[in-house]
Amino acid sequence: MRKPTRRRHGTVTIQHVAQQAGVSAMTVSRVINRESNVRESTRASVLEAIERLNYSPNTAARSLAAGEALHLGLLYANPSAAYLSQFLVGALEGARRAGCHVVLESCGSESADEQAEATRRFATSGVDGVILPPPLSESMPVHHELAAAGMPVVTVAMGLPQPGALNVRIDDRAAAAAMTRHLLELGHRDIGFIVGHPNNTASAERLAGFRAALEEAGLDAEAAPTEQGYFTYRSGLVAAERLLARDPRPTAIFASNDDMAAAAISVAHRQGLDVPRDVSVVGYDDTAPATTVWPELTTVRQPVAAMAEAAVELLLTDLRARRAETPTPGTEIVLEYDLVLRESSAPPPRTEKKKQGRTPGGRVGARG
Amino acid sequence: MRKPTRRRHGTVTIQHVAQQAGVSAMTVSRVINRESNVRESTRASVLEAIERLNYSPNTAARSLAAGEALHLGLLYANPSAAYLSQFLVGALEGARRAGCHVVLESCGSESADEQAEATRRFATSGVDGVILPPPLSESMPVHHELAAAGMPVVTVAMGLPQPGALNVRIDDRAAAAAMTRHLLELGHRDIGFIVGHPNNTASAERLAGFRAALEEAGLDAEAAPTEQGYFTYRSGLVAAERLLARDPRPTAIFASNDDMAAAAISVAHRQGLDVPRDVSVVGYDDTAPATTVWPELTTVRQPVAAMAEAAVELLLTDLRARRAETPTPGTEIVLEYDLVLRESSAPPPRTEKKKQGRTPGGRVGARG
DNA sequence: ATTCCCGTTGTTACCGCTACCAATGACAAG
DNA sequence: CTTGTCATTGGTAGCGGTAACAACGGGAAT
Repeated sequence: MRKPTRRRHGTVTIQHVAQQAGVSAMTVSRVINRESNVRESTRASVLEAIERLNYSPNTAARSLAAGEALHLGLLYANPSAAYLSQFLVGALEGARRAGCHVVLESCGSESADEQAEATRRFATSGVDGVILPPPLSESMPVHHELAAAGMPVVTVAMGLPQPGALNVRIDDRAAAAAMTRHLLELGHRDIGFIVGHPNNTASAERLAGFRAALEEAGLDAEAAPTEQGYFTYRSGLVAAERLLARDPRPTAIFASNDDMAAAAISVAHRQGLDVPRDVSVVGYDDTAPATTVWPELTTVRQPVAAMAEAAVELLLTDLRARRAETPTPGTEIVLEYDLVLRESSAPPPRTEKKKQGRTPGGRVGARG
Repeated sequence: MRKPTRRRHGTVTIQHVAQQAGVSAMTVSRVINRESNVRESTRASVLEAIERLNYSPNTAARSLAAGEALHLGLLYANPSAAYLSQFLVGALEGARRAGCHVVLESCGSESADEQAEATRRFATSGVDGVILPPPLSESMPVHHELAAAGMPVVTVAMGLPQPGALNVRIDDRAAAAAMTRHLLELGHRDIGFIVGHPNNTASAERLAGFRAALEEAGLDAEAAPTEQGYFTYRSGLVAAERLLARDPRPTAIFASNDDMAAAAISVAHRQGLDVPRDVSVVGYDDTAPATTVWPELTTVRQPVAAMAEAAVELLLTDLRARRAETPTPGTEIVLEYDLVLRESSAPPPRTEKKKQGRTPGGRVGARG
């Protein structure tokens, strides 16, 4: 007579895999966790058994047995809900795959004290590591507080990460340069630039990419009209008004994010200018505003969800390495970006310069 | 010599609580899970021990032992990122507390076939129940598909849920009526209304509340100017243009969500009208657009995060009841709303009617 | 040949909690 | 007094993994 068991039928366990592969459960566990001391032939047969049985480990059992990291903190203070929700989609997918939990904490204000306070509260709430999306990735109070708590951290979208840190980003400089080249190819020679928040190193990278592309084309990058923005819609209004009041008026505006680009379109419309006939406007990020405004924005697509997923994996790898006391050096992951060509960019109004054909819309791959 | 143990120091387990309370671990487990067959005095002493030791159950162990539901599906097709991210914040918090996972799936298009396809894919991906935020809560293809798969479902923000279903909502009719009363108290008598998406039962509820408040004030609700909208910014532009072209021009516009209200403000500005001096504009939801536009919107705040959290709890309760074969009747949770008075509403421009003072900004509690 | 070492694999004992069933005692019915 | 029922409580055996250590076999060193 068989012993009674509570095992739910239909679930494949590590035991089944072990039997199928003709090894012990322990060996299967080693393969799953990518431990090095497994013979290559053994690993192969285990992987084949896993494949054949369509096995996936039970995350509850795994974390119970290993006493593993379960809670990843996500500290956010992002004014852009569109960015946050995309980010969450990726973070959740990564967490689900790894069988861990995401804990959200809002770090509302911009005041250093409140940021430190929120961070401390977070650090003591039992999370095992923290992911910092922009703009908090650049906040010194937050970093200090987390460092004091000895908390592992992964930053996302930091323009110039310090060496030895964990960071996920795209090549902002190259992306901004590529977008600038797009405008140059359309025939624009007088391009206004709205800079992002000055605390943000990615802002500087984007500006640098913009200038590099201008110089590459033989233009005077220093003379190009630039206005300071702060990534908000409101700041974009002010900056765009200043740019469009210049004489000569720029024929294109490159805003450092979509919110400010949307604001620039609004200002242009208010001044009776048609976009893109009279002035082209391009953005950065490819978040919701890019497609809710009219005309839809030509913009740089950041793979936000993929970046969040990569951040989760990176953090888990680091946590595992720490637990095994195998400290790894800082790692940086650089993902690829896309140039998304939509309706808001076109050749400049006809001047003495030669006219160029309109680039058709669509997505164009680019190196990242 | 003590047996070796892998127990991590510092963690309080159910054993400690049992010892502290002078009962067995099993009894503690019963108390935690709110089982009925525990003597009141025993329950009290266990609760006290839990309190004293600051015990919280290990979710991994719990779900491993119970073979419990682990993955809650969240199927979304929400055009508003602001709504989605708020919703996710609440859903995650609820899931974290319960020790389960949230799996996201986007149901991109509006085509019935694609919705059915996405739902089927979702239903077979191993989730144990599904949460449907608007607008999918009203999608018949999605409901059919989930019902066919025998999948437990909780809908959120359905205006008129069918009896026997699980639903979380606010009282849309009462909220819309309260907002309308606010405008009436400011002195408005000619209020234009932008209706939400016609597929959405909450839209009808809001319109009904609007009309009820008008009649309550002795006005002709049928004669009030209304325009159809679809919850999108674009549709708000069209509807607001029509409303503001009427003669006489309404002195206030009540849009069924914030996006359309923001569009109404934009249209007013383009026509040289000041908001709120020349025309008041109020919205619904209190999502991001409400505070990014200028002037900031007077609006109805839905407790989106709390609703998501409630949905998670409701779904888990239902799953537990199903597993125990104690089917519960459908439950509906109705949460409270707030009226948020900001800058976009003021008394109408002076007419033959008596002038009224400006209501100060701030949040005003309201019954839900 | 013996010893030692090391890479690879298996065995055992748990992780913290709950399903299942047995045990206990109180009380009503026979 | 015995028996049955019910409410309450405890003991045991897992859930599906992994840490720790033991076992094994083969080559290098002695």
